[in-house]
Amino acid sequence: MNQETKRQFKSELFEQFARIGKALAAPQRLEILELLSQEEKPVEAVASAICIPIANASQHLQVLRRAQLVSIRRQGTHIFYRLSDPAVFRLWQAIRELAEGRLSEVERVVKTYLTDRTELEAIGSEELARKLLEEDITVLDVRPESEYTTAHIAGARSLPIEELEARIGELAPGASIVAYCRGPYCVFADDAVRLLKARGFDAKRLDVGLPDWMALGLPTEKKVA
Amino acid sequence: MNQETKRQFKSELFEQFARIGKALAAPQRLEILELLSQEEKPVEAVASAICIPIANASQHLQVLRRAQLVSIRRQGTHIFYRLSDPAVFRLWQAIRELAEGRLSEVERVVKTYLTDRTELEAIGSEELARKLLEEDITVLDVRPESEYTTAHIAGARSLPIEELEARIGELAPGASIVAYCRGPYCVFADDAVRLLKARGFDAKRLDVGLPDWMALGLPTEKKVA
DNA sequence: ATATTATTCAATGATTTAATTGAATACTAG
DNA sequence: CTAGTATTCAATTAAATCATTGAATAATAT
Repeated sequence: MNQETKRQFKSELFEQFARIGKALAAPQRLEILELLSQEEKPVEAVASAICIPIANASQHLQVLRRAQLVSIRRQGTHIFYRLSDPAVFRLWQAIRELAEGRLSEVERVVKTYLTDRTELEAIGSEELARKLLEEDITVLDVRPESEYTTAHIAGARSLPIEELEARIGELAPGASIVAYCRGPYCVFADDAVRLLKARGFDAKRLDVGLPDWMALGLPTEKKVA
Repeated sequence: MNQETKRQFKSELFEQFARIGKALAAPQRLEILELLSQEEKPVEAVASAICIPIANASQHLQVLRRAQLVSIRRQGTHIFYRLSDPAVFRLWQAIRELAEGRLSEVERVVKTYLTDRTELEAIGSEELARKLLEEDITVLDVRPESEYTTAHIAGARSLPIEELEARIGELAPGASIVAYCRGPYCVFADDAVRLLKARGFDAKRLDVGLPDWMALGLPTEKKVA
């Protein structure tokens, strides 16, 4: 192969690789990947979750689809979008962790908005998995119920953050609770822990979300516990 | 935190994450990451390797640097760029493998240009690592010598592809040879295997490059063997 | 069939990004 | 200090991407 052909090969090849890169180049699309890591969602749900017009969400989803990062399933008049491969979550996770580790602005933003996070005790996945075998811990999935139904930490119970205050009486007084949600930057678990501590529970948050837990191969369930 | 603040938080946060995504959105920049996975290089070397003007390479490198994917080291009048973290290689690897698995165009491009690759027998990293313990295999690093000096498979010898034909006599006749280069889409090893087989050697190519070998934690050396 | 709902399409203007060119800067060697 | 080399900067133009709007399509329910 001569130099010119070799260059043409590399150009065409890396242009393909860049299709994935381009799909990752908009904040909204990364947010969509994070959301779809929980469960498949129709366009309207995606749009409302990240606060953009529906037509806009549709277009971002199509960009992701052309890069084969998401796939669709039609059901009646709805079109459900889902990550097309677990590797897509891991790719998003790799970006998130690299940004976390190297972009000081991430830390700054987190500190600005999540001022009291340091007061909320966190626990790691491996540690929780270990403790679950020995101690009596209530694991609380505070995401919307449909996400819990799709997959949740084995043994966890569903108590969506919106209903927590109303249903807090369902929890055994003095219970040891670990709350988790969508990911390390999701505030559902933070809110839950704050409320639970105020009501006298021993509450911590899991420092990552369900997709991270799954990616570690830790035990999950698919149906209601 | 109210809805509006929460949205602002997420917007600022994902805007930061997207800095990484944007840096990955150009084919030239991915090619630069692949190149810098081998060793640090000055701007001019990057430019000539991927066939773009120096000013252009400089700008792409600065985009990568703003996203903290690469770092610099000044030495005399040269500025050496390097990956700022091994996680950057793994991120690039994740993109490459996802594209490989999901974008049929990648396969099409490879088939178009690397027509005879199927005839060239390949061997996986783990398999090679295992065989090295038992059999007498000559591992040939056919990348430029400076890349070999930076890091190479433990026990490998350097024989840059440009010098292979002239120095082929240095190899023991009938030797069992495995050649490797920069990555699965680098053609140095393909060229080497083709030449070696034509000269009667039992030659195969390693199906990945040195960075992949290193990422698996397989044994490497840093100095000349 | 018709109305309804969910989604996509197409066209527009605004913004961002990319390549190119030549000048400016920074370091080194003499 | 001067010349030479490596790199960056600044300005320009071209190209790609983005958000917005309203119309078009597709499936369903009546």
